[in-house]
Amino acid sequence: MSTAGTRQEQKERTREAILSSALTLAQEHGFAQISLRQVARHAGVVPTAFYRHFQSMDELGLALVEQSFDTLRQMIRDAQRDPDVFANIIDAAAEVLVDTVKQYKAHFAFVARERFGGSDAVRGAIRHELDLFVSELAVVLARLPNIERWRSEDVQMVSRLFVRNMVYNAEEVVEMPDNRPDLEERIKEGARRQMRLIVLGFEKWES
Amino acid sequence: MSTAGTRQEQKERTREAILSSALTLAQEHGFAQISLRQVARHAGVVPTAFYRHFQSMDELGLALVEQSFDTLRQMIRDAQRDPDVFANIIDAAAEVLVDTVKQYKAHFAFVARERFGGSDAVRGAIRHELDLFVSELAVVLARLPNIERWRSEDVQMVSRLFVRNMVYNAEEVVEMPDNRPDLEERIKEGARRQMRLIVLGFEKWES
DNA sequence: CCAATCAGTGAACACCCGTACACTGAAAGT
DNA sequence: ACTTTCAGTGTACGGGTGTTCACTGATTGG
Repeated sequence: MSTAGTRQEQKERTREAILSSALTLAQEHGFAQISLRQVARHAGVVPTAFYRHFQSMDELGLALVEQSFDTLRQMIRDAQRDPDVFANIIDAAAEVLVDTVKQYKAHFAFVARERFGGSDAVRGAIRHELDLFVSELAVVLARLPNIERWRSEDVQMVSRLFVRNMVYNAEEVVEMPDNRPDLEERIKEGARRQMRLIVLGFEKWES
Repeated sequence: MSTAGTRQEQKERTREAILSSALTLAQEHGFAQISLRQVARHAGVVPTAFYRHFQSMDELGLALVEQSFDTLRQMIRDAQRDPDVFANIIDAAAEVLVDTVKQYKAHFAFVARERFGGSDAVRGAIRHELDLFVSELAVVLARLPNIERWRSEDVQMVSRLFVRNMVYNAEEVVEMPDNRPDLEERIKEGARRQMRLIVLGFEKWES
């Protein structure tokens, strides 16, 4: 039997060193351009030890996709608990988005970059997770006043529109230099205005 | 003196072989992952000959950015000449977008990928060109009925919203498998609906 | 016709890559 | 106490990389 043997603990620690090393290095030049040896070196481990944890860089990439979308889902869960969200969905959403992306920059940068630049496997996984996310958001949107009676395809469409803009805004935050609260506020303000414009269209939408 | 000496002609032909080889190879795995030697090999030229045309892969990348945005600008110019555009801006825009992207897939794929995945130089160049493009579109939008009186920041904001969606729709066309007119129609329909929703918001927009 | 130019050649270099293999030594199981 | 397990080691390999250098030979211009 085993409770928390030092054995597995150490292995887990190394695994996480590899994951976070990969994430750090990927921030500089993109995950697709970093090598197994670079990751191992940064994690303080010999290249061959890498294989005790991942069969290939692709497998590492998939693990990072999973990790990244976990923080994305956490963001949504937190946002829904926030009482401000009911008072003013748009302002709260802009706030939460910018703050969370700033906090977990590496994860969002990873998704933004590898969404198009990564290997087939990584790209496919990200695409799939984003599609899931669109559907989840559609469920939330379907409960909003003006949208209740829409055809489900239209709800999906508007959900895609929101997710696209979320992705795009996240990209801007990721590219933003540190310590520039003015830029941060501009991005928030832009996000708010875009969402407001889209919501204005809701009332008059038909077919 | 020289008019069109066979000398320069041949050089130009090689240069274009290198450019188109790079574009072709980049479509498979992304420009950032292909090597100078691969490009030279595909162009039927020895690696060292590459340097007669470009100082580095980065310089090649910048040339491809230029080439790609030339076709993008051509798309806009053609669209403005099309009489249908005045009859129904939205349907025409969706049509032109999907058709042009399909025709120049390699260029749009290049921009979509390297917009985030490329080297600093390439990424910066694409970002700059896209910003220019947003401003150009804003000038066109500012002449539309409901928008005439808007503050210029709001016009820019809505222009960004359109360009973002254009980029995102282009990405979908690029990822679309060939010979799937059903998918193509779905993307067009989605683009039309999103644009219509946004335009609906125009009338009620204030501040 | 002859000298200069210069796009493209081919060999050589030092380097980094992924992976195979036999290994070590401490923790885990009995 | 002993054996087994297995995370991490160290060496070695074949192969792809960017860049250097001296070169060749057809086109060019006088």
